[in-house]
Amino acid sequence: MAQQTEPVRRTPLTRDRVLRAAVALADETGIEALSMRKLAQELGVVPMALYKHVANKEQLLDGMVDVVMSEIDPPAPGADWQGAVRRRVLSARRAFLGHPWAAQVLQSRTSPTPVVLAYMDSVIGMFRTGGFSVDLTHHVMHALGSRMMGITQELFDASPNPDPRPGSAAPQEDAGQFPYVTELAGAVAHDAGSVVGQGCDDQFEFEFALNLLLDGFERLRQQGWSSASRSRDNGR
Amino acid sequence: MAQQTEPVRRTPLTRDRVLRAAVALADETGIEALSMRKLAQELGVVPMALYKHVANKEQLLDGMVDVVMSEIDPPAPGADWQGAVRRRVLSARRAFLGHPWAAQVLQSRTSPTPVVLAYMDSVIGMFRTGGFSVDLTHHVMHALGSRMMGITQELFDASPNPDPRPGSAAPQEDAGQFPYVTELAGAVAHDAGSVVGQGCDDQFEFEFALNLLLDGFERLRQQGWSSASRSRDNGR
DNA sequence: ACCTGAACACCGTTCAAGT
DNA sequence: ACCTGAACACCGTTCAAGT
Repeated sequence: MAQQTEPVRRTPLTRDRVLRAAVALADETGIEALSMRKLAQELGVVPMALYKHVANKEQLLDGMVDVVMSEIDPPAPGADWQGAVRRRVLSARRAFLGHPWAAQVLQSRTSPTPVVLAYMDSVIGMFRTGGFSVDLTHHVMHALGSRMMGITQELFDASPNPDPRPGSAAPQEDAGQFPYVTELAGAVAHDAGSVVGQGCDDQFEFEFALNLLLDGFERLRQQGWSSASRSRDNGR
Repeated sequence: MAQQTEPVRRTPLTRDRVLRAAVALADETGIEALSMRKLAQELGVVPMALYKHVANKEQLLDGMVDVVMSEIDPPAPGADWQGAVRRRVLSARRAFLGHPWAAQVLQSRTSPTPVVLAYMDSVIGMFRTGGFSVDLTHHVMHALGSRMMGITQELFDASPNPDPRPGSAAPQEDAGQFPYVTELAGAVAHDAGSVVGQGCDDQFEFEFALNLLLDGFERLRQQGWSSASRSRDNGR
């Protein structure tokens, strides 16, 4: 008799709704807790229903990255190439920082989606119209690597394992074993001022490295560097 | 009657044997195919037996990274700081390139093992004895990031999806949509000479970026850069 | 033709029952 | 006390059976 045993789902499932729900779920519970089954449950749907909108989990992850990419500001016209690239990269960074899982997921993709390609195209275009040769642009894009997307794989922390539990193993043993690490960690913790524990300003570190690279690029451009001069070791 | 239903396993299971088997298995079958169960089977042992030597899979992965790290050459004495750092980083790179899974696994670790800390300590030491302040050394280590370990997250490829299947979708559609990407990809493929497909020299790209950074570091050191001069934007 | 419950072939890890 | 088979609580995805 009851045609519908469940309340009617008025908003039908679409690829877009699936992707947005996945992003929200990953934001809330972390990427490792995101499964096709949990996502389906969140949407009030049987797991198999998702497969009509995404071919498999890999495609789901691709789509989730695209959602994050859509939050990047469009490129602003004018300005020198350095300013343009820096602004675009920092805007991408803002988008990715809003979704802690996104950097890791992007790095796990095996090939870029059209949305990612479009972003890369715009960055490459900034170098080309800024006077970089195709050759130099190629190497410069490699040198930027994932920093082009505003992200860096932070490799733990410069300050190793800031385990907040007191009395955890060997604080002075480490001091003897790894004197330079200890010196650095100490200085960073001190530098942070009031609250110890956090330590260092990721945004500053990112911009420091970005500026260093962009300045290096400009120097090579001015020199008319080309890879034919490989033996000259970057002109050094 | 038969006390032993299986042939006697003369070499008893040790942490070391577990780790070496795991490295070998990952080398052969890829990291995604490495499971506790498959590893146990490879060792002719019940899965649970592994848990006496590693607490869980995370610890197994930590140990596997340490095995790779053990293949890095010890630091050679003498030489300027740039030569010392470059040689050490390139040696680490050689070790990691020998195990295609290793970079990804290292990046997935949440805190460094003592072996990794020791490596970092030696690199930090090279900057410090080379005349870098604690402050500058800190930022410089961040700027190096995973490149300190000789690895870079390559973010797909500069040349997008070199799908070797002919007739795959839209070669000229892309050319219109992403003109700069297309230009770059074309130049790279051409540059590679005889065989199209591979495209570009990862080792050259790595050294290009490394040298660019090391030169930037040296310039800042000479200037006596300190983070107190944050507003000066890396002295630009 | 569409939809989906059950099943398949896995996981990492726990735990109680065996020796 | 040690060891381990079976079980638990998951996965992503296939597929045949239902409507």
